[in-house]
Amino acid sequence: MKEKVLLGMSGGVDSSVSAILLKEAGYEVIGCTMNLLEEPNEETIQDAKKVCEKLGIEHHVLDCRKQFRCHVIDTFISEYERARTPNPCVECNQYLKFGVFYDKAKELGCQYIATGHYAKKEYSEKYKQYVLKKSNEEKKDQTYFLYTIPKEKVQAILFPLQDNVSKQDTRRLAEEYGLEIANKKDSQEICFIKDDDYQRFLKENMNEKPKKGDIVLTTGERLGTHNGLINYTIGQRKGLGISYKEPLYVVKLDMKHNQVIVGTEKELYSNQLEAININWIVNIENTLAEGLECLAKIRYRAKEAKAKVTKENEKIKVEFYEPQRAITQGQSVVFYDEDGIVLGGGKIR
RNA sequence: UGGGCUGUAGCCAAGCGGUAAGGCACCAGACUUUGACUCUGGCAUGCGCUAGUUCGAAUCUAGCCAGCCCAG
Repeated sequence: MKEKVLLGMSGGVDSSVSAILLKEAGYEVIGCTMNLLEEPNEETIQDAKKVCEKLGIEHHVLDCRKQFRCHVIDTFISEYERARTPNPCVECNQYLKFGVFYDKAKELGCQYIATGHYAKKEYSEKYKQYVLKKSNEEKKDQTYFLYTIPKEKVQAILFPLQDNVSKQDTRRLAEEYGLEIANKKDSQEICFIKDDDYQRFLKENMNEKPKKGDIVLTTGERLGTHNGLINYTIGQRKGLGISYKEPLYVVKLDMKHNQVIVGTEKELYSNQLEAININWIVNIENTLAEGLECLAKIRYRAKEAKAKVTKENEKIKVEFYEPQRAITQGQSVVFYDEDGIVLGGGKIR
């Protein structure tokens, strides 16, 4: 009896090649495309369907619009309303891909779910459990978005691309199999904002209209006017419309005074942060009392840095050995060990 | 009204007789499953205006205009 896998298929190269690899590995593969948007993207569904036909596997469409709206889009908006900078992909993985989708797999009697993420799942002798680990393809590694996966689900996840060397190899494989989507562009930007203009999206969907306010230097000097705090994030340089003898970056968003505080690059650095909504994938919570030494990553595509993590009630405190640039509320901090195993992570406050 | 100082791109600013540095902002592209950062490229036929000296002026001279400061 073949083992059954439910594979999330976006119609892109990565998930399509994943289907091939799973099938070759001897699994019974069921392709499933999640319909997340109110105005469904027919093209992605059709692309996925075509790939499945070609490979002779079943294909389902799973309607997730409601859950996506409530867990991803609404959260995205409300976080911005609180002057934080959310990362919708983190929520989407937590609630949709490893929530709704996982449940669907169980319902269909699948032992595994699979996605086209660049990440590894393996059994760790060190921790005596299944763990998530950084992809060999460091530049494409997506574990930063995956730290919210509940530890008991890790065992049931397959990342078919995990032994592939590179994105290039993935594309080459797609070509070898004659998949039309072999050269489809990588997805990027926020999937539910079709014109990529998140500021417009927020203006149209927020309860309150963004209010103009002052752009103020850390010294107190007023430099200009901003168009509403939602348009800014910590570390931002472009689009401030203010001139100064050196580059200025957003250092702080002050909701109370409705001010954007700007400062020089030096002022962006800080060596500690607090995080909430923690998820530990590896059982190391007992070591937190005396402080956990690990590597912490404060944003996607930032390099991880040595840090010490301690627990304070429901929060955790992270102290870095080297100051980090532009630590931003709403983004995630993800912890790794020296082997690239994901220990856990949380939301920066 | 006298005296002094200053006027170079949207902003800051170098240059001080040899044919307009640089930074900020802005624009375009690259990178990117978030927002950012970063990188690459673009951006003054002209230096407050007008005359003059000179082979040659943003640079020297004169007048004018504007702004700032000090005195009344």
